[in-house]
Amino acid sequence: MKKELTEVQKNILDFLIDQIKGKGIPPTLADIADYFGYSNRATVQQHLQAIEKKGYIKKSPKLSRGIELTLEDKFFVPKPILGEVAAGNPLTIYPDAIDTVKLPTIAKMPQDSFLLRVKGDSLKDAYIFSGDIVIVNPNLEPKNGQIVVAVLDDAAVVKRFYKKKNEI
Amino acid sequence: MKKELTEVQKNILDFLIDQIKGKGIPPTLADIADYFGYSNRATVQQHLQAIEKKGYIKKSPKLSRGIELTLEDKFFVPKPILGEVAAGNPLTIYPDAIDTVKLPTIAKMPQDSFLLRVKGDSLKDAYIFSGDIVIVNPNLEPKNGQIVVAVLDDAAVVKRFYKKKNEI
DNA sequence: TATGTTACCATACAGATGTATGGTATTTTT
DNA sequence: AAAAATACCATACATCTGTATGGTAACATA
Repeated sequence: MKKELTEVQKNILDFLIDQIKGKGIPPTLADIADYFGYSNRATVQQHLQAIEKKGYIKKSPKLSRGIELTLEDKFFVPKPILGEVAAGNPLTIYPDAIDTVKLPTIAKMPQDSFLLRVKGDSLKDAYIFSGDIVIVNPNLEPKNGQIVVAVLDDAAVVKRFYKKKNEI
Repeated sequence: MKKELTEVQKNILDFLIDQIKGKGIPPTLADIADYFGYSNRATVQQHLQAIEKKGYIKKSPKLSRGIELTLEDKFFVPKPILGEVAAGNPLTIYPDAIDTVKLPTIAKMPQDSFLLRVKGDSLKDAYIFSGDIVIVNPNLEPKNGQIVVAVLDDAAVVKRFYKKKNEI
């Protein structure tokens, strides 16, 4: 039923996921065309039709931004891990991604947020263990000096998903 | 600076919050007009202008669904608590709300989700204590027999926000 | 009484948006 | 070699969407 996506189609789908999960609101055809440098919305339209045909999205006809992901809870998006935190200590950000996780799309990633891997057990009281992947959103409530982190135990085995505000 | 909202304006703002937080995507003027039975989008437009003037929302001109809440992290929405759970045991749902919490708008409430108060300490290993408020989403991953809950310690004092999938 | 606010309506319009149709070029498959 | 799929383009169009303008009615305030 579901065929493989082509490279271009996959890029568009990634953009869709990025926008919907990150920004919260699906893009218009013009948005997508702009992003990929298409001079024409019809091109995007045809790609969306192809992607829909392959079962990855669903479109509500005639509705602006009427794109839905049909992948909820079935799909894992690879995301780069940008650095490591020795929990409690200052964090180290590497210029390049050091690793990659398949992140379930359930985990809404606000834009500008990034992933870090936790080192050390100094936060285990807060249920954050060494090796856990942490989602950090630098935008949320920076005034209060708080960081919002979400801890995701590896993959589908453990299936736990914490979201937590933490004092520095 | 910020004046009080009128009854109608407050209803519209509630609808906006409901859509944006619950459905994830802001409504169009037509959507709002439909919902409130207005035969005209201009009416909605004027209300939105009034609401914006009073500082509760921000609109991106000319953009479809370009409504943003300016209340993020500053605003607490009162939500009814529908029942209680003796953690681990079958839950009791009351016909009427038994209480109300001021819920920070950060806590995204998927549509159809509801609030329960936890009784008993049988889940304290999972960091859920008696008196905590739990957000239950009956739609998410029902196939796996899982419930997604988010634990919110009371109000602004503790400022912790867990979001967690739990096996029944 | 005059003025302002609130809450609707109707009409009109420019630009955004999704869609349809047809065309060209390249690559892949049969 | 022929057919199909892919990846773009251009043009056209109906509807959606936000916006502007003006009007009516109720009500409170000055």
